[in-house]
Amino acid sequence: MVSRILNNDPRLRAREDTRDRVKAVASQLGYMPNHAARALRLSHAETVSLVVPDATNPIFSEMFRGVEDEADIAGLQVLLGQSLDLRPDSNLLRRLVDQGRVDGFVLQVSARQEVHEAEQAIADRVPVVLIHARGQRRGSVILDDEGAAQLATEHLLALGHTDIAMVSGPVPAQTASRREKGYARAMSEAHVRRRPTWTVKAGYSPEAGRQAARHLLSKPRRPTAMVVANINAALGVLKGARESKVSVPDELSVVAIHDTWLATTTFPELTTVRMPLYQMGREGVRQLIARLSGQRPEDVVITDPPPVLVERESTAEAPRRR
Amino acid sequence: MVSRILNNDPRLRAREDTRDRVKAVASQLGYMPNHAARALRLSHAETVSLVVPDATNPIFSEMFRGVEDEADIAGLQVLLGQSLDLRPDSNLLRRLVDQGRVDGFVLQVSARQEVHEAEQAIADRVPVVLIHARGQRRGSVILDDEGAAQLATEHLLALGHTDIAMVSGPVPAQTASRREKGYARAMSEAHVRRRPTWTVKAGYSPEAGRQAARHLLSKPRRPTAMVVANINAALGVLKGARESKVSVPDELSVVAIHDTWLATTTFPELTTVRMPLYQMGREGVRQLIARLSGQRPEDVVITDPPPVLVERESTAEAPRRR
DNA sequence: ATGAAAGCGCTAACAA
DNA sequence: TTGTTAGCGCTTTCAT
Repeated sequence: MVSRILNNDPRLRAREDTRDRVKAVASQLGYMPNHAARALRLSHAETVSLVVPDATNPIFSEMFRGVEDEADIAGLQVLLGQSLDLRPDSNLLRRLVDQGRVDGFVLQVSARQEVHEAEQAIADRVPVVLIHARGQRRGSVILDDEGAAQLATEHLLALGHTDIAMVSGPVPAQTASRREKGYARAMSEAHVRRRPTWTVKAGYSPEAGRQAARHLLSKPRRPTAMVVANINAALGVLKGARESKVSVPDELSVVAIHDTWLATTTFPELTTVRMPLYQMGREGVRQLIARLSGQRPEDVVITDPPPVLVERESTAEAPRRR
Repeated sequence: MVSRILNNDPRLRAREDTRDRVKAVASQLGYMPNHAARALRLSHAETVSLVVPDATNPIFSEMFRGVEDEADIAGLQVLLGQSLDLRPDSNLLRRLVDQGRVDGFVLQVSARQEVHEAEQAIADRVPVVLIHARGQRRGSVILDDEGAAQLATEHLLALGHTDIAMVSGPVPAQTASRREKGYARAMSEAHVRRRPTWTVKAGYSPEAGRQAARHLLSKPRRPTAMVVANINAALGVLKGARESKVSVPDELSVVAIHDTWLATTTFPELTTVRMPLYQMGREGVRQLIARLSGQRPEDVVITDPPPVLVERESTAEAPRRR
């Protein structure tokens, strides 16, 4: 009775003054429902888990906030897990489910395979919403990676560049192939020839970016611009360029996808494409909640707001042809 | 009975074969105790909360791992909170306590004041262990900041520098004053005169570091080396130096405290002092658990392992006197 | 329209 | 040494 009033049960018929009286007393007593008792009675944990490869990657910052905000609205707790910490043998995720500690997952798989196994193990027990990747027959939310890469490439094209390389992600990453597609699209729409050897599968780490840059800059014919699929890799590209004695942006323009605080710490500051990571986090939880109440999995693409170019110092007009 | 066997209650006398039988059946059934029921019965959440100013600061990475590892051993869940997200009016922390969702906090206060209020509100309801700062009459764990700064300074001294500046932290940060002390100690032990204007209170952000560097490098008499109290600020110092057309390490050596993956992404790579952040995280939880079982607050300094100098490319021998 | 009571899964106290 | 049971605080069904 009291419980239903406090939880604003719409199906309950109660006199207005009773409602008020109950609520008044409750707030006077500073009443707060005990979480464990609720969880036990309702047999759900009111907790969701966000699992990302590395929680301290600034790219996750915004997404994490989105997840937290949306969860907070629904009165859900969020447990942060790092998938890189998951040993193949440690079925941490499974244990969480078995103990009834979490109701579902928002999961970003890393390039490593192990997580997929963990995912398998939990997927038929509780709902899982995939982030940054489509799965088979489960919910997912991804960004407009293709549009972002296209935007980045068009920016370089507009500056007069035609010798544009792409430093892409690792092979298993779906984001990588979508971003490659956006790059390719922009190039062909501008009728600019694309050299196959100028698209290099690197990785999303500074070291991978550095090696890719050095590789591309060691060729007899150098690109004058690079679209880098990930800002952390771009940090490495900047470094590789410097080591190759190539000046950014005078001799080489660099645009990266994702905009974090690191973009303004470099010299020159990085031109980037900002992605709606916050919204992705919110949508992930929203969808998980929907699944929890019985709805079917959806695959959504966040298009609002769209990717936006943040012009800084690492891009400039194409150098004159020698 | 069964419960006590599974929880390995040492005070229980039971026949060996009964124990085995119970355990065998339990594992065969894949039995896992329900978390909510335990929490309700035991009236504690088996959850601790780690609150840091900004969870995506790489400096917290290791500490977070330490917290997770120690919590995992004790079967505790960890809830990550960001104190920067805490609006003064939002008593999120308080709500967590009122709902019985967390048993205690490992709390790193930011320079901002608000958190202290939040802290006040929760401190007499559940135990709080402070990180990076001493509090009055509550547990705390800090690092050997003085030793770290001294080590950094001695490294510069050993390279022949005498014109050494200190880019310190914001005034309210206890870490800042401890690090200043270490710098001062190294200087006076080496009988090197310390200019008061060369110790500048900046902040732990790249922008603060950049401004401090530009300020110091705009003086008629420039330092040839800087001890930077925080690696993120050091990112800005590197940038400020470049903007001031001062070459690192040829004209200016830079050492920073804390060693994160960012240290190798810069050009030149940063020489740093690595701090035992992982151990600090573990100790924080260990102490919180002790408090939960009734022990009194302690103030501990992590000295094992000690701070260690990681020499990279941003420090070099002092330039010859003009 | 409101009050009473059962029961979620566990642990600890008590009986046998 | 082992089995039985009350009760943690909540929600929800069933009486009133």
